[in-house]
Amino acid sequence: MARYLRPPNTSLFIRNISDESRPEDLRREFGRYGPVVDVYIPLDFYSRRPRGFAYIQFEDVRDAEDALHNLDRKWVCGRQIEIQFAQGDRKTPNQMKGKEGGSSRSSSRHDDRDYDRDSRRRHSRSRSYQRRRSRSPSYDRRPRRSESPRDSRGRMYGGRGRSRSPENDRHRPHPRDHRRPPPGHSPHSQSRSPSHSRSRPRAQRESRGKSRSRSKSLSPRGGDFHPASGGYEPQDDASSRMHSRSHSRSLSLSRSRSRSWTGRKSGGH
DNA sequence: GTTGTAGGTA
Repeated sequence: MARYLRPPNTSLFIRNISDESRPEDLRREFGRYGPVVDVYIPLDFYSRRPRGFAYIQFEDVRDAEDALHNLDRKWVCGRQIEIQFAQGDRKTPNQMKGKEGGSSRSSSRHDDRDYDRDSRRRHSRSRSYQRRRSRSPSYDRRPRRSESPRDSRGRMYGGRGRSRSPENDRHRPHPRDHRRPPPGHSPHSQSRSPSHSRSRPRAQRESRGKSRSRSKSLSPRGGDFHPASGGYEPQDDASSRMHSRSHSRSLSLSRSRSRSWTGRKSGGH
């Protein structure tokens, strides 16, 4: 087949590069092992931010090999880079356009190439960056039951790794056993944890100063009316009422903001 | 939009 005619892969795939890394930096580093044809650091198409990896194409595959063996796991720009041989060809714009359908990161990329799945699956999340930090001894006492393997649902790269059939969907946990209500379940999407929202008269009072400040900030007209200005102290009842109003206003404002979210960086120029 | 990634929207 024509496979033999295909030149060896002279491109290296470098990942975990620092955001500060610039193509010239990489070129300087990798160029020591041979002439570098091209250095490319993919950016997020929307945010234009570096995605943390780069491609470096050498003129000679031997140089690429040399660079790989010499620079792999080396610290560049404060990050330990990992180098692999690039697989496949660079993505064509045609394929890139397909990403418009989804978010920049959540977009699923289904490549027809086998290497994609295979290779990436191998890497998986085996990385031990999930170091267990003692957050609380109490948590450690949780009853450990046999972990079901399927419970460890790993988010696929494409974001859609779950191909569960409707039957499986019916096999949901007992509805009455809603031990953990999902966030946002409550119509009032309060960002504060509910436990703290519990009546805390003391803290509430103390935080009144802050609350006032916030209320002032949230006040649409910006009028600063001091409740204690006229020697009129809000009683618990009034405080509660005010709090309620504030809460309501906060919600309203929140919604308003949500709606009128600019969402655009509005380039300064 | 603040994550850790297989690519330039020729």
